[in-house]
Amino acid sequence: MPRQARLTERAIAEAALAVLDAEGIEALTMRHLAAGLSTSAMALYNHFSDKEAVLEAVTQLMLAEIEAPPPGMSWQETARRIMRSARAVALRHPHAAPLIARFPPRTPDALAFVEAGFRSFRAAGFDPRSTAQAYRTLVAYSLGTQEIEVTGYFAAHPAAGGPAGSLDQPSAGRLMPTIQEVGPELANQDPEQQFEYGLNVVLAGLEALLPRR
Amino acid sequence: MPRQARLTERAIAEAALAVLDAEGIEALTMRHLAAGLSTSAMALYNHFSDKEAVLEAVTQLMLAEIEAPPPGMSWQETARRIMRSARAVALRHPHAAPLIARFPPRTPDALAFVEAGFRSFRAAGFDPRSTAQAYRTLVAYSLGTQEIEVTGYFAAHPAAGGPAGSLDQPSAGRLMPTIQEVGPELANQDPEQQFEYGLNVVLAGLEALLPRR
DNA sequence: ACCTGAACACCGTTCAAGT
DNA sequence: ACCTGAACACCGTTCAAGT
Repeated sequence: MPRQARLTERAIAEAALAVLDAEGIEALTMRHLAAGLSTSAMALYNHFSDKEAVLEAVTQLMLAEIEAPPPGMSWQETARRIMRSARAVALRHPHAAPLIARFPPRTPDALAFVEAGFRSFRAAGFDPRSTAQAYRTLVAYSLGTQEIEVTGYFAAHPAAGGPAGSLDQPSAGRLMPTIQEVGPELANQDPEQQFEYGLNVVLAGLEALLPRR
Repeated sequence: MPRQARLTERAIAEAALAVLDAEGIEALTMRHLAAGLSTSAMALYNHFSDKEAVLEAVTQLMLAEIEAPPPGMSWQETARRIMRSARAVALRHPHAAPLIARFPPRTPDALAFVEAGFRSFRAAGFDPRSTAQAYRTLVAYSLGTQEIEVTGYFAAHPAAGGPAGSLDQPSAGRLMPTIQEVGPELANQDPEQQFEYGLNVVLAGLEALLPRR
């Protein structure tokens, strides 16, 4: 049989992502990860300074999966594609996705979508400052929407018909009629439709606020 | 001297929040928390099923700090105040703030701002579905902006002049001129101004997309 | 009903030693 | 240069026992 592939940063990070996808974050221990690579936990420390560095590398792999749209499209269409691709990556790696909020893109592959996005904004005539402001707003919406979707935020939201408060408290429904009325709508809507709605909101807001071009 | 205050859910959660504020998330162990309350780690399990439940309770305390605006204001002004108050709470509890993304409001005190927000949208003539859609978009921006501010996302962003990639990779600046150009703007701007910009974007987008009233 | 201390089954990481 | 196994200093939680 062929020799075991060499232990590299990339191979370790890929194995870590596989563990996350298959077994979740609590299963990602240095010992378990090493066992999957047929090595010892301590061997990993020759390639990463600590577990945090492994998680950072996993994040770079995920960010590299975000597709950078080709040049030539409008800034709106470019932003739309990047945001949808980022959502698709998060849904493909639900257990690993929360890491994306902790580690920004660093490697060239992980930065590709950023460069493509910036380029389309600059080509549309926005100055660097406006481009940075728009980017930050889009990142905020993307990270927040990931949290909501991946953790099932509104599925567990009491306003969405989630678990009631403790018994010694008055019924929230009695005190909060508007939550009773609006709550079910939070959980009943299609997640993709909700994502698209918020994306339309952000893009419409940017169109209204970005300096005329 | 007076007898030690009784061990209650609230007292434990308040002590946990104090530990988080003073020493950070990694210092919040069941043993350390118990020691601060002059009791044993196992005593905490008479009040909470596990550590996760303690963290959930801490989150309810923080959410209860978000101010619910009085009735009578426009939906825009109501949303603006809630969003600013949520940001202030997160900045007051930077180590605990990431918990807000994991546990939705559940207790009546924690739900007060939600009821106030829903009420202002309904009073402005939006139906329950539109109200839910707007709320989800605002929550996404709020959670995302918290992540960005509390973790210093853009301070560490290579596009903002953060640490370079590994040495065996080509210089990102060579390959990504637009990141070189726009990046510094990400780190150099005032966080509050950036937050307000994104908030204006979301509110302008909602105004453009919400059904006529 | 509430609390205790010992113990269990883990962690991430250090260290001394190997090749 | 890379890897190993034992050990250290912790964790969250179970358990048997107390009041």
